[in-house]
Amino acid sequence: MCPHTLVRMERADAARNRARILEAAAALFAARPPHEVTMDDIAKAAGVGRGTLYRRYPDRASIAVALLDEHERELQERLLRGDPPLGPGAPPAERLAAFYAAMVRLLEDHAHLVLGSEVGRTRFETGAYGFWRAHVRSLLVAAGTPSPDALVDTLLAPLAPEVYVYQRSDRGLGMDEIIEALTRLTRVL
Amino acid sequence: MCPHTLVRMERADAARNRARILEAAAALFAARPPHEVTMDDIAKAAGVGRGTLYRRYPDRASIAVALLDEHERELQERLLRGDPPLGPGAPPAERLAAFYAAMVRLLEDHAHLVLGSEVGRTRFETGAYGFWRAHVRSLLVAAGTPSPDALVDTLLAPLAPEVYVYQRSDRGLGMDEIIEALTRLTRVL
DNA sequence: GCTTAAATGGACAACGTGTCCGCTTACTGA
DNA sequence: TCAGTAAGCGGACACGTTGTCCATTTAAGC
Repeated sequence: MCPHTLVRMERADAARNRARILEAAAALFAARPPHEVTMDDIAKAAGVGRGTLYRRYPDRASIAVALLDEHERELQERLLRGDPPLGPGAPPAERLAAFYAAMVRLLEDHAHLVLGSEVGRTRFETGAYGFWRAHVRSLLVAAGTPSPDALVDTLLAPLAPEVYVYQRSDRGLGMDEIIEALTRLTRVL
Repeated sequence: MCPHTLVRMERADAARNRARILEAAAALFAARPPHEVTMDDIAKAAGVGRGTLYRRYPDRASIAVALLDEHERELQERLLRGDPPLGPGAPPAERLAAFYAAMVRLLEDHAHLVLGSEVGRTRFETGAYGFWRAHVRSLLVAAGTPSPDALVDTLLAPLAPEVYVYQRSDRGLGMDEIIEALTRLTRVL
């Protein structure tokens, strides 16, 4: 682009390789559990060397985060500026229910990504978690719920990918049943 | 014990080594994050060989589970036969609140164990999770809550060790605040 | 005591990780 | 158009962990 940009531009080959890595990783993660995919597998599939891979992504988790990023951004945008009940305008309880439903749809498509990639507490360190947290917290405050700080994480906990996958696969529950149960949680407001 | 027991008794040295392993593992897990403790560390600290360790415990997770087992059993006993509101007799909502409070106390002491030991979905495969699930489900049924199957896991999700540690450490919340937030969840019944 | 089968423990091979450094390639300014 | 330069590349390497295997030891039964 503009050669006079103050921030040094990313070199063309670097950009190409990043795209290749992300594409290859997405294919591999879709095919088998992320923790069974080695960094070497990804490098091989992307047609880049080991060092190139490590330069950008120090571990599997950071690759998974990068893959999730775009999908999460879209939902974040709708929460901020979309139509009610997801966006501003509807009563807090309805917005929370809409948020739950939207998150379930996100999980249905991408839970396998974040799952197993050395999750654990990693999930909370994602920028995305902070966003969901701030959003739900603002709904709690708007609803006048007392001491929202502890309740936020409590309400966000059922959206953990492990929980969702357990409900779907091991328990054989459908998306609708899960959404219904989550919607019931909005009574705490 | 009785030499005529049909089920072959565990040999004396085997029992001694199991005790050693559990004791050593508890000390190591208390000192640093479980995922930084190698199987070799445990074997060394317990004064047994690598093979001996693997014979009984195929991985770190199974050791952590064994360590948790006794503490969980005690709570399970109190849920089944203890005094109200934890045990039978009190209304479902109060029993659920009491269960939450008891679990928080358990987490406060032992969350570090299950945390990081290759958790993820492992948690659900524990026999203990099945027990908590059955207990809460029975409370939901007793309260006449419709379609309890999806709601159970939703209500159990905030008790995930990762969530608790995040609230305590990263968010700086106290046990009381967390218990209060969980108690609020009993409104969904 | 003697037999037998379980239990032990360390050596071993295979694997994944992360780093390092010589080589290559894309930008830049003349 | 063409060097000069710095960023980017990639494979070889060393390290640490894992899980298995089997010769040896040791407890229990007769």
